[in-house]
Amino acid sequence: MQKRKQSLPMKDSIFRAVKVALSKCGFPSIDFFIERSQQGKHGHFATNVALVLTKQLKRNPLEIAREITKNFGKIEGIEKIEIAPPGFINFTLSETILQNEIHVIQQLGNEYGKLSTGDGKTCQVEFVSANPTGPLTVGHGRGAALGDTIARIMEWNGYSVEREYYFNNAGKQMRILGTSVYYRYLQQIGKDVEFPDECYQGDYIREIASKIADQNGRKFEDQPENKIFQDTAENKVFETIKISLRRIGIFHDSFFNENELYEKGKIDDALYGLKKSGYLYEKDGAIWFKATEFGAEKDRVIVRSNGEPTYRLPDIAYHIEKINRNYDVIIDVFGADHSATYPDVLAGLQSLNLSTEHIRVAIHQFVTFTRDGQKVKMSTRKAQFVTLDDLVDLVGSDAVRYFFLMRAMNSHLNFDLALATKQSDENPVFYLQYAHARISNIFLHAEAKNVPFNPECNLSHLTHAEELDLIFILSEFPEIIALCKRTLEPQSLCNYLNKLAAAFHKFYTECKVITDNIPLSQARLLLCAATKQVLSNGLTILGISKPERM
RNA sequence: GCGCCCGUAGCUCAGCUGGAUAGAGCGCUUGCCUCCGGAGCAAGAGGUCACAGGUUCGAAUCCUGUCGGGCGUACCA
Repeated sequence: MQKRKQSLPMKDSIFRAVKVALSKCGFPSIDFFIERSQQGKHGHFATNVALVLTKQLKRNPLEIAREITKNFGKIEGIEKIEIAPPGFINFTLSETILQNEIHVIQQLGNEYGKLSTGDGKTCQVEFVSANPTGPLTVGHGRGAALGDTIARIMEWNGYSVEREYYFNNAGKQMRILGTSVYYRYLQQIGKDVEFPDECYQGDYIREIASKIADQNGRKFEDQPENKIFQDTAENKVFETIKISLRRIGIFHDSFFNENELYEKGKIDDALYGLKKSGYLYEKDGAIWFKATEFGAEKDRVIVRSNGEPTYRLPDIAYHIEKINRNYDVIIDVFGADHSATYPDVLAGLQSLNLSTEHIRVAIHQFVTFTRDGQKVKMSTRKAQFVTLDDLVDLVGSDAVRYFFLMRAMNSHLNFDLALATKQSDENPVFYLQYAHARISNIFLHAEAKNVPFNPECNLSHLTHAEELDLIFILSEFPEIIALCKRTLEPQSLCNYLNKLAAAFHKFYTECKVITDNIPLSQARLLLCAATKQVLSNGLTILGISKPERM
C-alpha cells in the first residue's frame, strides 16, 4: 500500500464527486462543505450543497439533492447515499474502507496525521518572554503551555521550529530587582534598614542577598549601584525560570535580550527607517508614530521627551530582526494585555515596507485563579502569587499542561486551585491517559493468553457498531491536526482526544478483545494498537506523558 | 467614554467557514465486575444559548443596540 500523510481522502473524494455532479446537472459552482455528521443516523459525512443552491436556483432543496444524487458516479468507499430533510445529502462509508484505515495507521505509525505542509520550512515561536524579576507564576503558565504546544504542532507539520524567549534586563523593573537585593543584603549583614514597599517582597530576594553576603561580607555595604546585586539576581532568577519551564517539558532554543538591539544599533536603525518612511513626527518634545494611518485610534509615542524609547520601538526593532532571520512563519504568543500593542508593531513594520503576512499573533485571555470560590490576586512585587512550580508540585506536569490547553485561547480560563489540588482522578487528563494504559494492559493480557499480535490479520471481523465508530473517530485525527495548524488552537486536539478516549472506553466495555476467537481477537488487538498510536501521537503534541500503567 | 475578548445546564466549558433533536465533564438520581484495569460503561433529571431587535429557506453562530464581566486605552512593559 502506498503511504499517505494526508488522510482526508474520503472527504476529498466526496467533494470531487459533488463537484462533478454539479457540472453534470448544469448547476453553478458554489461554496459548500463536506462535514462529519454529528449523529450516526446521518451517515458519516454530509454535504449542504443542495441547501446552498436553493436560493440561486429558486427550487426545493430536496429536489436539487435528488438531481445531484442521480448524477453521482460510483464513489469508492461509499456504501450508501441518502437525502434527508431539509436537503442534506448523507454519505455512509463502507465497512471495508473503515477497516482499511487501521492498516493506514499501522503503517504510518507515529507519522499518522502528519501534514507535510511545513517540510523544509522554518518557524519561530516566541513565548513566555517574562522579564527575570522573579519566579514564573501560574499566570505565566498559560502562555508557556500554549506557546510550546503551538511549536509542537508546527513541528508535527514538518516545520523546523525555533523557540525563543525575549527579555529585557535593562529596564526599570530590573533596576528595582537590584535595589531589592541590596536592601535584603543590608539586612543580612545586620543593618537595621526598612525594606521599601516598591521592592520585590519575595523570599527569593533574601536567598540571593544572603548568598552575596556569605561570599562578600560587608564589602558592598555602601554600593547600592553595584551591578552585583542585579546581575546575581538576574542569573539566579533565570536559572529558576529555566528549571520551572523544564519541569513542564519546555526548552527554549534561544534567549534574546532587548539590550542587544541597543548595543548593535538596531534601535537607531529602526528609528531612522521609520523617520525616512515619513510616519514620525515630533510633538511636546517626544517622537510620535502615526499609528492612526494604520487604523489605530491614536498615534503613539515611541521616544519619550527624555530621549528614552517606549517599549514599542524595541518591539518593532525586534520584529525587524526576526523578519531578517528569514523564518517562513513567525508566531508571537501574547497575553491579552498585548492585544492593543501588536497592531502598532505590525503597523511599524508595514510602514517600513516589510511584509507581515507570515507573522501570526496568538493572543490568549487571562487566567482567573480561584481558591474556595475566592479570587487569588497575583503580583510579583508583593509576592502574592502562586508560582508555576507550586502548581506543578500540586498537580503534576501533565495536568498543568492539560488544564492550560483545554480551553480556547479566547476564553477566560478559570483555574480552581482547590479543585486542581484535589485528588488527581478528578482531572480530565487521566481519562486520556487511562485509555492509553488500558490498551497497554490488553497487550499484556494477550501475551499471557497466547494471542499473537498480527499486523496482517483479517480486519473484516470488525463489524460491531462500537468498532466502526471508534475507527471513524481515529480517521478524524489528520483533520484535527489540520484544524490545529490553521487556528493554532491546541484545544481542538484536547477535545478530540477526549472524544477518542470515550469511544475507546465504550468499545472496551462492549467488545471483549481477548477471546477464544483468535481471528477476531487479533483484529481487535490491531484496532487497539491503532487507537494507542493515535492517542500517543496526540499526547505527544500536547507534551503529556503516555503511561503504560497508572 | 472608546477598542478587543467573553456571557451556552447548579459549576467549569465544547459547539469547525450559519444547518438536522444545542453537547461533554464535575455535582445529583439509578443501574453494570464468576469475564482483558470500575481512574470505566449505561440510563435519568437539569437550557427563554445574557436581553431586545434585524438579516434568510435556517441563527448559539452574522449585524445593531442594551446589560454584565475581563483586558487595554500611559512619554509603564
